[in-house]
Amino acid sequence: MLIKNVLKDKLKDALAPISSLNFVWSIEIPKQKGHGDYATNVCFQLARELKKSPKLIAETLCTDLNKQFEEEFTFEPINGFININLTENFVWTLSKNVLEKSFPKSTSNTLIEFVSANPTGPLHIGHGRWAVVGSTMVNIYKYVGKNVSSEFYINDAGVQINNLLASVKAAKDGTPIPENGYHGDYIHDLAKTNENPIEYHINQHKSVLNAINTSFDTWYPESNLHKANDVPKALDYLKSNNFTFELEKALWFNTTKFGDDKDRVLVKNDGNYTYFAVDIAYHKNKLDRKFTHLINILGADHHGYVHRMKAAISALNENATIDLKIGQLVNLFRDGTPVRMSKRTGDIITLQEVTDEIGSDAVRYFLSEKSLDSSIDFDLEAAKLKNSENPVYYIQYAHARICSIFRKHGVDNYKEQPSFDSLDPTEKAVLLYCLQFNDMIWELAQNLETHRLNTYLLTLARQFHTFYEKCPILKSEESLKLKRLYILMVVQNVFKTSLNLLGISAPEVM
RNA sequence: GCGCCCGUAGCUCAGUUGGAUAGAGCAACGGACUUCUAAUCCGUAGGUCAGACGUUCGAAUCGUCUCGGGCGCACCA
Repeated sequence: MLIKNVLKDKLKDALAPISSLNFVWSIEIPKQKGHGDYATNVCFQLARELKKSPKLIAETLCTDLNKQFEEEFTFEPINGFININLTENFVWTLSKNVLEKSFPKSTSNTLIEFVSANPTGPLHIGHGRWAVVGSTMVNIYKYVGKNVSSEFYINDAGVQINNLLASVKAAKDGTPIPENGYHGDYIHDLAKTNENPIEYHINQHKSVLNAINTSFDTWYPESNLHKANDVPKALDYLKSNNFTFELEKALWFNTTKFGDDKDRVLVKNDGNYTYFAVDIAYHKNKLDRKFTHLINILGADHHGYVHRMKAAISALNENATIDLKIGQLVNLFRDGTPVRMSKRTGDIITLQEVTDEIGSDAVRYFLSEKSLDSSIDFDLEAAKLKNSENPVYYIQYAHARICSIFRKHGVDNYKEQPSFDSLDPTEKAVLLYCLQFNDMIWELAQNLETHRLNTYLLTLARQFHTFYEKCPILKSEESLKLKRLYILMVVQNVFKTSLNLLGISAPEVM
């Protein structure tokens, strides 16, 4: 159920006699209490068309609308805005369909690529951010019924791999590790075994990602591209479509045609491919696998890559789209002092260690709560607190409280919705907030700002706790009790669903 | 020097794509427990939205500039 769409459709029909509404207008949730459950700015836009003041239009419209929708809404004109309140009765009726999926159908086929760390060392907290955000995006896409697949690209070829192998070999031979090699303790651990260092790291990655509820539909190795000769094929494609030129014995891609600030080299004058050339082949491979919408999640240290990659996709297939989501970096702290995260020196706290220390739920919550545009200062001690300073517990406690009531109640006689009686303001508020869940998810599926799911959960928890304090459930007389148990069930379902999308557990006892 | 991101309450951050008197959490202060789990609730206080100018019915949000912080500017990967 998408409430905003329901509302917008009803208003469109009601306004059809006076305007075709052929302009941008919106239904929004006012931030100010007392401005209604919803509000619309349609009168400001109508003012131009009708050549009357927004205020006058709003007043006239509200008189009509109030007659027409008496059962469902009340409309109140204030200074050109129309404030819309849902009647208690209508909220009650709608709350039968809170999680009903009426999302518009989508024909795109999306591939979300994230993490894609080199198999040359352990994952750290920064990789964790992309894992959490990426897997949440995948969950949201699935929830709204989009075709989506997740992928981890394994750079198992190239210079860094050679550095890794050389470092392990040096450690085995007891010779000094090369200057540009890897110096972490794990190199020496690997030297004591016969394990393939690449396989070892891939397995480590899978294991820790699994521990924070992140899995991938495919793990795509770079070496596959080389085996299939995909790089020369991709370059031939670009050449034959006149996107390339030769200069000083190198092959260039004319990316400035697509808005890049300079052209980029594909084949160096020593004959080797650049990383960019291989990446183009990889993305051509994605498109050849019939994906029409690509999403890549990258760290801010790769943002310079955006223009050339968009150029590549435009050149490869003008019908495909790519969203490059750039996330700011994560700074790790312990009790306010910074913890360094350099792979090269080996002075590193791994994602595995962080997860062991604070648990998957806290990792996922704190890595997803902020906009990708903001960097995260992640404090290990703060994330471990088991008190009111920790929003994870605030949210989970709400769910556990609900479960406790159902346990005490014992019988399963509340699942049919009782007929409407009346709603206490806190009852209406919590149900209305549940009704807004699918609206929010649908918006997230458009803009991929998944941190809003965390904000939603926090507010839902607050709404629930307020309702819980104000409205006794098991102590109430039978019909009131059944009504409130029904409300509780609706709220619980929204908690379960949203925690599940975030990959955070919904504990029944705390 | 050029590009991207950020600057909002003491702290950490939201702000529904341009809406109304700027919102939460934490911290502070004052209240509510022989409880349906107090890991909670209710109330109070806290702001020149970094700054300036502009765009319009209307700006934290859009544009230009300034200041401050992060990241990046390879025939590296």
